[in-house]
Amino acid sequence: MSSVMWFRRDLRTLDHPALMAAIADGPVVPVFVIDPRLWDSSGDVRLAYLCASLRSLNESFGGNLVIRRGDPVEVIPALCREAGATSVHVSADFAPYGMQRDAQVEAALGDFPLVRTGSPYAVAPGRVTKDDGTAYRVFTPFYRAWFRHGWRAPAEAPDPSLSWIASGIASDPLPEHAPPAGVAMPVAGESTAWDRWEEFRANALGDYSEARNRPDIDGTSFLSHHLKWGEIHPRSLLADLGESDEVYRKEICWREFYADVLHQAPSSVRDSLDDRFDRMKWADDDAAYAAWAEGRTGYPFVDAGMRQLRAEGWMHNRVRMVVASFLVKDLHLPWQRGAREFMSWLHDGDIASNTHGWQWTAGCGTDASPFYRVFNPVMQGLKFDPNGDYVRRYIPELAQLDGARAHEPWDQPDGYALGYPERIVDHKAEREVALSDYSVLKEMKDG
DNA sequence: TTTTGAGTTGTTCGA
DNA sequence: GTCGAACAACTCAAA
Repeated sequence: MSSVMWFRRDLRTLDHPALMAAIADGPVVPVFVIDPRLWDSSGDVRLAYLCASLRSLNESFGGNLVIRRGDPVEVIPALCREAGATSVHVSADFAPYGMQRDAQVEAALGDFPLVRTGSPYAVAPGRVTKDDGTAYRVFTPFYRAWFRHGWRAPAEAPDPSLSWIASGIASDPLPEHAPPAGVAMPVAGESTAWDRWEEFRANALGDYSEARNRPDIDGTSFLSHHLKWGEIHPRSLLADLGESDEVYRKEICWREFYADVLHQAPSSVRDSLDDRFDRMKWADDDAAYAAWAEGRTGYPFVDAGMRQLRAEGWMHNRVRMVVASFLVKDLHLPWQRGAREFMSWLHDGDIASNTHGWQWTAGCGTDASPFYRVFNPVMQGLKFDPNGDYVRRYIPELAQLDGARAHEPWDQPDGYALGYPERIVDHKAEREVALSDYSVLKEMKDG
């Protein structure tokens, strides 16, 4: 008798309730399924990271991680029969595709149970509701209710001996996927995640509330990719936080809030929560889009962000908001195009956080920002990158502009000496256009 | 049911 | 340069 532990977004061994449940069912066959429907639509950066994480997980299992390529609906039942397993264990998936896939696999398994234990969240989506049972749409009350609800203590660690791992099950080779040329990838894996967390707690957590907004310094936790792939669980982080770490706890809660929002409105992965936005007339300018995506809008803070995305597969959160605002409110392109661009480049690309981060910026999501809140890309740069270090790090054409001068090349006599592009739009004018576009929304009825 | 207070992340303008 | 008000009205949550 043995059990199958099907890993998806939980590539770790510690604080893993589903793994503990699998171990309780007998020798564990750890498996990762390369599902072409997810795999073939993921960006190269995310796949490269995933492959590295799988290598790390395989080492944790003494080389016994089983890899299978194919539709999980066929692969998982077949593996059960082959290994003589009596149950399949997973961490519950609450994203639209994952829920549908799991329901189909469950049906295909017939009498073998698909056991869901835990999830990628401290509080599973759907568990925090208002008194009338409906879902929250505003963050702050969600946060209060989420905190009141609380979460379990971290799960105990499995016995360090490897005797609970089934071996000798045939496996496809570990997948390999090279990142795009020149992309600097972070080191994947569970132990790296814990090292990073300890370093952040020791050195940066105390300054987090201020430093997190500064892309020119390392003020964030850099845990997003580890959380995305479940190399560390948010519950593990929460257990280490104290009273004074409210701001960081709220950031963890934002991730849970957006998972909850997507869970209760799966179509919002595509459609604006406020559907008036999808009935608005949006621009369709491929040249402007390309300039944005390739980091040559002529606005240094925006371009630095987009170039960081392509250089590192990651972008600082403050800058994500600024480039998103620029796409939607200065270029008048629909948020869905930007969300897709992000997902194709981010190594931490998470469908819920990405989708609803974009919807928030566009003003069509939860907690919609007032329509008149339009980020000024120059002012944001001056405020959060006061010495220009961030923009110069990613834009060599601005190397000759010292200090904050790098944010306003148009005001410098030598601003374009190294070939930096001129601004493709006038922010002040486009802001007015956005405000006028948005005022049209008021005339539209919900539908 | 009605009422009341509040809502991540901003910018501009005029004093 | 700094500061407060204005920028719309609406929806949400809870009393």
